[in-house]
Amino acid sequence: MDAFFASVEQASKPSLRGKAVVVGGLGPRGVVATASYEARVFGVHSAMPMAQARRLAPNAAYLVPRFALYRSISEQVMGLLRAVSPLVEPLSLDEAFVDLEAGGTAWDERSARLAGSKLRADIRAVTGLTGSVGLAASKMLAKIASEQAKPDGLVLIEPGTERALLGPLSVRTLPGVGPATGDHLRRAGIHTVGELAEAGEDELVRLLGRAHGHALFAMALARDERPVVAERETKSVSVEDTYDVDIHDRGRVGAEVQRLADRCVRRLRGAGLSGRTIVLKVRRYDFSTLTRSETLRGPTDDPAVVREAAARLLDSVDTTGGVRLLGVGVSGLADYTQEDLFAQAAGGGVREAAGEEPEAVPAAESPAPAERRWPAGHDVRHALHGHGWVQGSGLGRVTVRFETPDSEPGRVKTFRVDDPALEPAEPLPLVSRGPGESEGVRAGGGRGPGSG
DNA sequence: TCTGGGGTCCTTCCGCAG
DNA sequence: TCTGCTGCGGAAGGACCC
Repeated sequence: MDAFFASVEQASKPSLRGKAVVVGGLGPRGVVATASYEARVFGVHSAMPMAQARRLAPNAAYLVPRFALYRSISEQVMGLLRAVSPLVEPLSLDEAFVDLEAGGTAWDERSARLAGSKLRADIRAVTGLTGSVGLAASKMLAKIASEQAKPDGLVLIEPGTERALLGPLSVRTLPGVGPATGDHLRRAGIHTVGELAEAGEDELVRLLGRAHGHALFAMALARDERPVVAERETKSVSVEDTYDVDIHDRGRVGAEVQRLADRCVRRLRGAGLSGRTIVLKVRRYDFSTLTRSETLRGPTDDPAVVREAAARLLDSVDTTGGVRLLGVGVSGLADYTQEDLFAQAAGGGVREAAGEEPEAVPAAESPAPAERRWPAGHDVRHALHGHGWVQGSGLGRVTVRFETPDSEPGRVKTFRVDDPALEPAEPLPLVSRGPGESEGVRAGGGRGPGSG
């Protein structure tokens, strides 16, 4: 999908179409998750600090992500992909590999193009959004093709042309070559994929280590035999929070770690999993990051056990100077629990923490409560004016633009944050449907009132 | 005004066991 | 008994991806 989060926001908010839209964390330490193509013109891109984005594009619309909505649209798209082939490997909410052969698509250029075009049309019809398709004989090449196809295009790499196509491209084009590896290679005089191939396998292994060197050499020769894997097992579950202001108080640090442990266990249990290794992550005031881990005798999903392990791990960490991020994770996962490990939870009378505690405001020195209650971009309903979305809030006021996905750009009105006529609302579908939709695609997103 | 959150995989080091 | 080798699990950190 093209600029997925931003495109969803533009589709649901007519007044933002054709405008620069930036989706990401709006706090003082937020970063950009997705920028619309209009915002990219100003140099805004993913992973950029939000403050920098605001400097580059002060007039863009800044919105917080609405993952529940993105997830429901993602499920619709994945459903369309599965209608093409049973072998679909999602990479994220907005990207997936599809093994066309496994779905019975004939192995020729015309058939492949036809399948890709139909998919793009279907995605457009069902979601109202554009997606790009890369067609090739391997995952690596399909990925490169899809990058080249963006936005709103289709690129096919013909068998036999791969090496010629890859040769002049930057090494950074290859998946797995990030800033560090890119620098490393550049210092060795290797800039292009062609030069990577010329360097030879031994040299790459010497430069980058066994696994990476080996894999990169194969990719440089356009060799990639990795199959499309439909089901991937989860290997770890973790939660982390970056605080708007560094935490100095040791007691607060401890309390936050307990909260994170509970949240992590809730996620673990939600997935029907338990795990043996508890990991504590601490990012200090100077951005140095360390992890401490402890492996139990057997897997657990007991909040008390995880809390205690996390607390023990925290004992070994010096937090003077302050921490900006804390995280708790569980790995070494199993889909069963070893009951006797519950004995490890000292102190008895364990409070059942999982499954409750509505995800409250992070306990950090939270900013204006108005912004927490009325996050920018979220849907609202007004008793008199109908459906709209929060354009901004603060100083006891919330500004709402009243429009829906299929309306004209709407009017803006401002209310008191405690106006009883105003309440949060569920997102509306991006594409209005007739009564007989379906085709096996679940709309998903069953959360909150109205879905159950 | 620095730099999110949730993952995966790899490497290195260390201690232990055979 | 001592030493070297090897394999393995655990711990920690780093790179990368979306």
